[in-house]
Amino acid sequence: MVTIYDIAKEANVSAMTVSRVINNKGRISEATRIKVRKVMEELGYVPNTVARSLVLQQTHMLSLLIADITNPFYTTLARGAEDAAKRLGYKLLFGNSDESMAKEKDYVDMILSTRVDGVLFAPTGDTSLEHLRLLEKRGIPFVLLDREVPGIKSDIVQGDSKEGARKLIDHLIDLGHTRIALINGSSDTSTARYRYLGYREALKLRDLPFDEALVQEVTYRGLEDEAVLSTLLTLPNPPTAIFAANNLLALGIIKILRGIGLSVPEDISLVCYDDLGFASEMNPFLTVAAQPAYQFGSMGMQLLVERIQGNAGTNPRTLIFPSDIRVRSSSAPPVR
Amino acid sequence: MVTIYDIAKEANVSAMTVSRVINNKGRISEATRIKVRKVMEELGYVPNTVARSLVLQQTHMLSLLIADITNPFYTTLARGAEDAAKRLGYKLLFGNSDESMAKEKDYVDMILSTRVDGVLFAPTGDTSLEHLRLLEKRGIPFVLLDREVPGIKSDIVQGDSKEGARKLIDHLIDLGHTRIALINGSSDTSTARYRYLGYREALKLRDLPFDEALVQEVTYRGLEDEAVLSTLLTLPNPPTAIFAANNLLALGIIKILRGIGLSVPEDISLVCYDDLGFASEMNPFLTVAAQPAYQFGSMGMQLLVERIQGNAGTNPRTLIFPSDIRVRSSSAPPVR
DNA sequence: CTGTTAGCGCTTTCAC
DNA sequence: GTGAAAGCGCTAACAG
Repeated sequence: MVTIYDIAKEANVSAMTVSRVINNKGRISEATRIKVRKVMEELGYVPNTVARSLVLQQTHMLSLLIADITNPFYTTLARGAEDAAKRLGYKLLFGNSDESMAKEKDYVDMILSTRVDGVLFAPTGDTSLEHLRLLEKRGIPFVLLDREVPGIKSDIVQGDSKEGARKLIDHLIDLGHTRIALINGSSDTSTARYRYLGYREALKLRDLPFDEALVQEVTYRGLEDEAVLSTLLTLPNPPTAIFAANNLLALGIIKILRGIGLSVPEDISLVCYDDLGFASEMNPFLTVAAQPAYQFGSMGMQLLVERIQGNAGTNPRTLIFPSDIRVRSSSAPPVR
Repeated sequence: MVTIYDIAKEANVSAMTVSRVINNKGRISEATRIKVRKVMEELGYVPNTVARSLVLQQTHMLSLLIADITNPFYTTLARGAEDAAKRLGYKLLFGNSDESMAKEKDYVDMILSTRVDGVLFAPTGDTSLEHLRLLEKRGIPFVLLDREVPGIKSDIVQGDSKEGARKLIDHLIDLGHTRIALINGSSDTSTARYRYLGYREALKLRDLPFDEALVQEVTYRGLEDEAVLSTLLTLPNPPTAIFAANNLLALGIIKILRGIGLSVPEDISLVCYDDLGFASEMNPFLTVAAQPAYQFGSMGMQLLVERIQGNAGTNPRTLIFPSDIRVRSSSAPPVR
């Protein structure tokens, strides 16, 4: 492996001069600059980022921790983050917590020892608090994505889940539904809490009663347990519509309903939070509250880099994106 | 930041002893081991991977370069790679070439200077050759994913595209189709060539004529230009079925057909290579040749790590996965 | 404009 | 069992 010393010797200059040429720092005569460049070329020199990181105490590497790499919301977000990172000159280390605190912890340990310059962090939930505290203790800047974590004050990019949920429910009420079930993510996540609040507010504003029996809490990873649904459907007064708190939940619900011979929207309406990426383009079916996932990633990255480079001021910044209600064919008037 | 010297001083030992405790190397008395561990704990020591990488000349970091992070084939592959990397104790640096040679080059430069230990490389096409040569020159091990590159002998994980295509076309012929169009990826990619060969072979084996006018070459990124389709559909003897060489192409075709008022499979049948991830689960619609994308990633990672650790022998290894034909509702008998 | 020195945090080698 | 010295490749600080 060729080092700056090899090229220094070959060009009859000191290593320092070579370093200066590489980094365009300080004054160098045009002659030596050219000579050094030529030798670098000839020897096929590639700077050793590791050595540079060690002395500079910064790696120019950032971490992106997402909760599920197969969920189109997160992959779109990841693409936004990746594009922005590249544009800003940073490399991206990738992590996938799978909505699991244990994996998230592993990943945080990795972040700590890898000495990344900052982290784009989509937390698993409120209990991510201790992981974030570790980052704080080490002085590693981070930006929260999608979910807020009580106790943490940091830059954050999130969606307006309460308002999005309210509008989605409002749409169902407009269609004539009065019995609307909510299948929610874990209440350990801020988004689940906001979506719940939006749900309740929508009912209240339209003078509809709230029925606790219509609310089920599961996890965002999806729905495997059909008991959750059958409990709902065997109620004396069953729901005519379901609000799934995210796309994966909606997917699970559709599969279970299909399994028991019910179809959407003929038998029951279904709406959910988050769009399905290109699945929606192929077959525009599900009525959703879509979030600008790409912007979550790219804006988050921008906030993070500003913070790292000291251009972010002292106060945490909050970016809240509205959700876009896309009415498609999975929601229809109730059937008796 | 606390270093091994800090903990050495605190524990009244040398830095070397601390290092040995950390790495469980050499003989250490149980007493000092415990003492050192305790101090490490108290001071919240985290090893500095950068320094370690510099002296060890290896980063324990691997690169994964994929062609499109929003394509479910690649995201599933990425998940497989990520899971395997984690299991094997490696970190994953992420890159997205977007099927663009320029971006791929940027990424290769990044790989070179970052000193990753190896690369999982899904090449853009045959012209990736020069990028791979750069890796070879630097002695960076890599495993090719999905596409082979003429001139490169390396470990590779790929699908049996020829056979998959043949079976897909065979299925259409079974349904009664005789005029089948192929909308293919760039012939700069090995998969496009194999799919073309499979297409031709299927026709030949069933004694159907080959018509060059039915074959169109575009790119795997998708289909925006509807001229490609209208050319096909205004033929004197238009196709009754289309074989799209990947999922994104199929998506584009569906959208364009919808735009001109044609539906699948009522007006025309459609099959494609690669499944759609969870879109297929939600709405099992497209007949596909599905590849085990997760295994592409996880097996590729395994081959790579074996190669890095010198457990791979000298000969390049080739893994070829069969494709799984999943017949769904997008293919039906032709209509007159 | 260019060079020398020291050091980033760690591990390898060789002593003791 | 443990430690001292040297060095991985680079750059900041200072000197000239």
